[in-house]
Amino acid sequence: MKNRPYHHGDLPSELLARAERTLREKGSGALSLRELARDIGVSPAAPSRHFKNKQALLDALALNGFERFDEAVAASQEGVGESFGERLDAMARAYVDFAVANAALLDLMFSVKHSLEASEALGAAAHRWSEQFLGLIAEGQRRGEVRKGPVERVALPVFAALHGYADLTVSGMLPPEMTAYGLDDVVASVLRQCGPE
Amino acid sequence: MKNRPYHHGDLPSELLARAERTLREKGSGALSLRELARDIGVSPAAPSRHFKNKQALLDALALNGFERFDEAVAASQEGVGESFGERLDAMARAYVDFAVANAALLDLMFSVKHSLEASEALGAAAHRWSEQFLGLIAEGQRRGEVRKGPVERVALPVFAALHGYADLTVSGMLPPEMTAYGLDDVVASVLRQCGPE
DNA sequence: CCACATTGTTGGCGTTGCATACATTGTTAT
DNA sequence: ATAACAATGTATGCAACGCCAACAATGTGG
Repeated sequence: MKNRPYHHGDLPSELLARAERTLREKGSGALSLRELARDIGVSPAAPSRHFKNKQALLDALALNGFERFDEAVAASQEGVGESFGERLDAMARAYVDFAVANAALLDLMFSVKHSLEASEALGAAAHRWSEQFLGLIAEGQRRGEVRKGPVERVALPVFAALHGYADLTVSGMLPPEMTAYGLDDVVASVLRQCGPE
Repeated sequence: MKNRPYHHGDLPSELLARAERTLREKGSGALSLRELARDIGVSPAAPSRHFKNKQALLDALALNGFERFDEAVAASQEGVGESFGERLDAMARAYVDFAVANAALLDLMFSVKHSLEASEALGAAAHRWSEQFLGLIAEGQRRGEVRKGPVERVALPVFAALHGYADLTVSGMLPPEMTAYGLDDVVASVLRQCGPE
């Protein structure tokens, strides 16, 4: 047990919290362990007790991101209609909302450079989220609203479209006027692509 | 027109070339101006004559990436059949091939942090590429193989799917066995979604 | 109360990005 | 030619960074 703090209160949590704030405000490149320590009011080397190096902190941030992403997606499915269309739309919207609200974090989550051990944990977190997604598709199939076939193979193009749209939005590659109807168009296309027959 | 070099031979080009090599080999985080200068054999401050800071070099790298991406996509359309399906498939394959062959570079190209002026140049480069893409869709419409509608709105979901699949592949979020049929499935889905019905 | 592990501090090392001042080389006008 | 000038590369220094090792303080369990 004992996750009670020793000296500071709860350095690891506060490190993550502050790190995410500066991530949001100034981008992932501007993240400095020393500055973090300074802001919190501990010595420059203190963070290293909890994150053995900078990459480890970034990994933890990404992992945390996946978990919150997971929750946001799950939450989007509550209190929404049962049709595949409605559920997909809600999930897509949650996806993109999370993406724009956490642009730099998403960059981090889907970036290439993660340590090997971290990659496993991240893979697991990503897997948990993909389970939700596959569940949605599978249920659509059960209801006859989604065409038949191996669920992962039906899901992949849908996943790609959502992720791609979110990524394009975040990286600012979309003309602003498109954000008005872009997601609607993507969801509509996905529905057309998924439909049975 | 004097693009002949002064002292070194052609520092800017060699900087870009070496930078891209280490980008490919060790990731964008491991890129150091000083190390670059050291490798090339010039003084630590020499690069600053051509790229006022590190970000400027990264921007140039991204811009260069878009140009080569542009070429690769254009090349993919030569000597391929005229049907929309074939052309789309060729373009998708060029997209993904470029992505996996230049993972870190793609990360850079679509990353969030670009200086404002660079963003304009990058936007222009991305625009040139999107023109090709829109052309493909428009031709598909002309041939009656793609459903009608404003070309950008028809294109966006297609673009999103391709980009998303490429990004997922690059960031290693796809189970390896999926890479075998993943792209085929995505292209097939896109075709289904685009069809005139 | 005493080992002992956990957490935080201090100080230092090598590296980095960047700015400034200076030296060298090419260009161009006279 | 040669003198002004711009373009390019060098030398040096600074503050900040990540990381490491040695040490101090604090809590935990026998």
